[in-house]
Amino acid sequence: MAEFAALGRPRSETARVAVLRAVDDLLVEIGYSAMTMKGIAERAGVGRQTVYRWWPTKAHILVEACADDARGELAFVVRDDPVGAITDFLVALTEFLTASPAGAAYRALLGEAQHDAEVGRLVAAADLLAPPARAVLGQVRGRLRGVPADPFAVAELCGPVVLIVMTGATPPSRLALRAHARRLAAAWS
Amino acid sequence: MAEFAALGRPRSETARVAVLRAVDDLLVEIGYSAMTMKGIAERAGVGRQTVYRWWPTKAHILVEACADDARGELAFVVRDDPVGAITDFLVALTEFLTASPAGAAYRALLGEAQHDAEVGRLVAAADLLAPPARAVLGQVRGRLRGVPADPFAVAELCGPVVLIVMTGATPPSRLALRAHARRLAAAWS
Amino acid sequence: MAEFAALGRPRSETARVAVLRAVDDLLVEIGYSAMTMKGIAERAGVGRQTVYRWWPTKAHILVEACADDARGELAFVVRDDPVGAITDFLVALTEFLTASPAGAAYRALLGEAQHDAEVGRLVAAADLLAPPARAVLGQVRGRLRGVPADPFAVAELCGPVVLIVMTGATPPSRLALRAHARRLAAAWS
Amino acid sequence: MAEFAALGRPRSETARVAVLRAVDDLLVEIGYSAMTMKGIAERAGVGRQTVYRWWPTKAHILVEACADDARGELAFVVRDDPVGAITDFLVALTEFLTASPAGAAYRALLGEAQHDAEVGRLVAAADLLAPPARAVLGQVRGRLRGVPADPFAVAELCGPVVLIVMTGATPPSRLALRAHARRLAAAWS
DNA sequence: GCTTAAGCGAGACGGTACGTCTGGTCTTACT
DNA sequence: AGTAAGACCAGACGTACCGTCTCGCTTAAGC
Repeated sequence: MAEFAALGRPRSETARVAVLRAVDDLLVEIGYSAMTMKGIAERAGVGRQTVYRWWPTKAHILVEACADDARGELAFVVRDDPVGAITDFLVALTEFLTASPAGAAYRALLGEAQHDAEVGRLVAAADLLAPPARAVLGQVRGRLRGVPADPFAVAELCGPVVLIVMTGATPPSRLALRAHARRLAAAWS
Repeated sequence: MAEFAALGRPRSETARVAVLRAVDDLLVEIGYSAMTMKGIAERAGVGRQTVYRWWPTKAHILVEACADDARGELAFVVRDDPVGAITDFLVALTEFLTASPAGAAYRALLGEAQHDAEVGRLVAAADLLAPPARAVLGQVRGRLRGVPADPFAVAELCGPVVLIVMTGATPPSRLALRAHARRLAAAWS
Repeated sequence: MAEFAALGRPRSETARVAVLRAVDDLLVEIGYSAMTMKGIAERAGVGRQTVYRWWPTKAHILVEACADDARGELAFVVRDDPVGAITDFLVALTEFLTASPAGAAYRALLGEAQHDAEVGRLVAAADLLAPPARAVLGQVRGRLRGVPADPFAVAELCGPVVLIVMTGATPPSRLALRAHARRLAAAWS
Repeated sequence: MAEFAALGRPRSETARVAVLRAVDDLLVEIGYSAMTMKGIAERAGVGRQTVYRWWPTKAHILVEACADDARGELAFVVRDDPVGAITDFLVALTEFLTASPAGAAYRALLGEAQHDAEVGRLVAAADLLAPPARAVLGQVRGRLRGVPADPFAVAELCGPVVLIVMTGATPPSRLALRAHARRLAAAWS
């Protein structure tokens, strides 16, 4: 089966990786709003046009840069105890949002989504939070019969922690998260 | 009782109101990120320096412009039934976040807070969500003995709705919110 | 015999002197173009409006500030020898233009006159160079019968030195000026 | 023979010419002091940065814009008669300073040089007046043995006319200039 | 081995917002 | 009515980034 002929010089993998790497670094070093397309290109040692050719905005680069990391960091381990499983996930989520570069990227993107509907769609499509959350919910659903249907299931699980982190409060301790997990289990039993 | 002598020309109330009004309008018309200090000044018919004299960033103006509105729109009516009270609040919150100009401002500010720590502090200080939420929680606490302490009480109440709205999902119906309220009541009983 | 009654508060001599003084200082310290009405007012410890009330531009202040000084520094001593008299005047003129604050003011004003016709008229009206020059020419006219009529007399006397100084060449020595004076005397004999 | 590789997009000749042209026009239309870098860029249909990239101040643009014109307008024709040659040059100089756009530029630059030493050096380096003057002096030196050495030769030739023009007096007639030329010839014979 | 075609780094282009500065004007209370 | 203070509207300053463009060069595939 014939592929489309690849005319001209093929895309440089070196450049692609350098840009993603530069975005990761810059996000940590100077923050989302101080990050510019110009700065990214320079940091990556790449022409400006090369960045614009493959990504229309810094949000798009950021999504590509952090999607894999995000999913990895929220992966969960099987746990027999529902409250324990929920607690583990919430701790991982808190850690992710407050301490991980990928989490910082996610917060920045969710923030930008409030300013720019296009970024909103992008973040919604990337769907970084829901899959890991649904994995936990699926595991728990055997023991807890009242787990709600999808929009609310994920929201009830993640929403409180996300709100706490985004409003800048001190991140909750494992103890507090365990108590929260117990209340969720009660609500869903 | 002696007042401090007012040296020089006093601040123009006209200019102050014109700027707040312009920010309100522009947020609705062109959105947060397209809004510029230059544009605000021009729309308000005010010198650029006058804007900078009183507010360092557009986020500061927005906080001043929407704080009062926000509090008003989330004010709640006393309700005997806990689930009903929670439902009413959640409906008002959803309405606020998705349909009101002040809510749009709040979302923009919460978004900007993820990019700029200074704005984060500002939004935290303005504390727009917590007081109305605490009012509901206070009323409900008589019937429900398990309402948690403060960081989580507000977060469990508002977090799921805020997350749903911020991720761009279709806003929940009153029915879905009532079911969510019932689960909250169960968790807190 | 009755004067017109001076209604209201009389003009503050303190303020007037402070402004003139400030202009003198600032010209030396930061130069003409860096000098602003705002800066003058602040340096003089005077309200901005007070400056604008009495002088429309910094050029007007400068003329008032340096006119007396200028005339003083170019005053000449009677001298029997025509070449000596001319030489003395040219040395004084060179000194004035290159080393004196009043001379710096004169150069700045003559410069500004090339940009702004209103300042041109002002400088022409102040007529700082011509009277001292005419004094020398008057004294010399007894011995030299060919001294030309007015526009050219002053111009031939002062023009070469002024041009040399304004084009930034190294100021001429007394010897060179004496030779120049001898040529002038030859031309006018 | 290898040239240096031209990295990046080459400078736009169109933009360069448009700016020089805009400066020429604006000087005539609104004068030196009303001319702004912003206005020049807009008039030239050029980005502001493009102007700043190649010229630090409007004085630098003006020098580049008028240097060639200036030299052309002061070019002289060979003349056997020394007084006639000097007269011709003085008439051309007067014409240049009072009626030509390039002359207006020269006056503005000489004026600005009194405010800003950097512009002073620039104007001195451009050296617009001296070469044509020296051409005349060279021609005349055969007949007149007393023509002085360089700083004064040019100054005695041009200074009186320049001073008359810069102080805003009515420009001298050809008759007056011829008389002045005769006195110069006498001084230098 | 030559042609064709697209990607590459570099950097200038026309725009425009930034935050600061000054220009002039005005509005206070005080003298 | 003049004064110092200082806010007002207006707009230029020089810088930074936007997204586009034009260079010469590189790197492939197809002839």
